[in-house]
Amino acid sequence: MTDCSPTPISLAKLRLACGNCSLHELCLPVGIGLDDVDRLDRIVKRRRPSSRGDHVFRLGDEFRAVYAIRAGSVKTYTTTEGGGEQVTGFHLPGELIGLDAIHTGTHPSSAKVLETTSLCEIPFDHLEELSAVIPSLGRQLIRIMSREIHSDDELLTLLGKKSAEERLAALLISLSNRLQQRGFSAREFHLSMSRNDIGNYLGLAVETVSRLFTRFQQLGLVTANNKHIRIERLEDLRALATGSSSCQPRG
Amino acid sequence: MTDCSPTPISLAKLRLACGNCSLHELCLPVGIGLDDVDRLDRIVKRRRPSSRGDHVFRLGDEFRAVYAIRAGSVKTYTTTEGGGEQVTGFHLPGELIGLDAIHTGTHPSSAKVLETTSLCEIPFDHLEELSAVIPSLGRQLIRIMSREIHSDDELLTLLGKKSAEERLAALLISLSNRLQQRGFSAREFHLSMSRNDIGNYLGLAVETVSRLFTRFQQLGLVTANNKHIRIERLEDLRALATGSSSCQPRG
DNA sequence: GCGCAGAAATGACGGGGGTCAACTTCCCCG
DNA sequence: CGGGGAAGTTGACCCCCGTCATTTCTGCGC
Repeated sequence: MTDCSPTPISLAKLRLACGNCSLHELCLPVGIGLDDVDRLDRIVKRRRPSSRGDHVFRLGDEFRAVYAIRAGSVKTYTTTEGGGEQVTGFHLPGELIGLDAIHTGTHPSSAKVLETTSLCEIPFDHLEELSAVIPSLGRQLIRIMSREIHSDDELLTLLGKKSAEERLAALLISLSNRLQQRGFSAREFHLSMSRNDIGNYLGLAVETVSRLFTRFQQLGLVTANNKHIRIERLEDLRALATGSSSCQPRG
Repeated sequence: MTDCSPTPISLAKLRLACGNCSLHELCLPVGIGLDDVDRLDRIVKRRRPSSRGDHVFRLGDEFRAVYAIRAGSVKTYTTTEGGGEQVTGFHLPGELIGLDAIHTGTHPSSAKVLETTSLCEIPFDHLEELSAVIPSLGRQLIRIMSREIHSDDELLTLLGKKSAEERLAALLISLSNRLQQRGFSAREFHLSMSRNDIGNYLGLAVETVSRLFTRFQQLGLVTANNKHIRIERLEDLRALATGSSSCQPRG
């Protein structure tokens, strides 16, 4: 019999569990004591890894929980009447999905796993109860949702105003930034989504995405081997993404 | 601050005050007692009406409060490096603006009044304190933000996939729906925003918007006299907006 | 009522990117 | 290892919508 049996959860284990996933944002920041972390940790269900193509939830599913991505990646999308898909986001480790379902109690979008992915399921009723006890938890959730709204607004600008070149550059820069924040390389990474998904997300035809990758490569901006991306000139690519490139309209 | 009402607030007045604005969503639904309504009402500052062109807040302003629209309309927009504007939304009575600022503490967008407009200012620190005391208030705020995320995702589909025709139709239908929910006519209303704003919002050139209004009128879908809009064939317009019109691509 | 400025409408034109089609590469599974 | 289907690439064509230019309309101050 080991001497640690009376303690259900060790602190070291907690830190490990919360270090890299969305709990990093939900619980670790300011104002949450160790007891509270423990309480939060108890409501979180860790799932066994999902594999490519699995659904986390589907459009129309009853809303029960939000999901935090621990490792891997997920795409969210809606289905239009005609049966067409619109990809609304690519989600990396440390992000929460399912937030758009809170309002109606039914998921208005689907989420599909792009590669082998570990998820934490956070039952929403428990989260609400716990937020009532730990106000800073609710505040943190509100902050996360606020950021979501803001990033959606940025995406609107992307789709409303930017050229095809700028859109793809912006996506690559966004992925690069987010991966770097999570401790991965900013210049070299794996695109887990298909060209089809990319085009769909950016409002472009697949063929256009293909041509753009070719052009970017000819310009020496990136090296793209299939799904492996290496950004060669990050600042130039960033300039392209923000529209402040040399070939700007009307000088 | 111009609040000159030292008198305790009567319930009748409260109902009047909250009946038509966002408080309608923030406080009236389930689970908030009269005492709580009273407490909420005390932190809300009612402003004197703003007139066309006034700013509610500007990009870069410190975040202090969210704002509920009581009457009138507001556009929100961001400014890009090049000095260009991107309109991110048109907001009607009963909606909250400023939610995207919670995350960073600084407004990432500006809000400009489109016509004479009454606003309620809700200081956010007070709202957070009150949410800790009235859990259902915080829950309601989370629900409102969830809806915001969802509606942004719908707009993404609009900008990513729809033709110019479909976009304008979708805007008109959206306005019609929202106005109807608020007790106004669904078929006849006043467009408080300029053609420029509409085009900007929808990712179209002004000229295209103009041509579309002309075409819609020729098709007998709407009657547009300047800013006065009358929807003649609402269902057909709705069909156009959802992409399920007769002239669908590839049958 | 006059005149001016900004908004809106209309026309002409060209290009960015969608569409279709053919080909190649990748990848899964027996 | 090899076959087959999906994913990705490339080329040809052309249409929608952006751009530019001009005209008309609207609102507002004097």
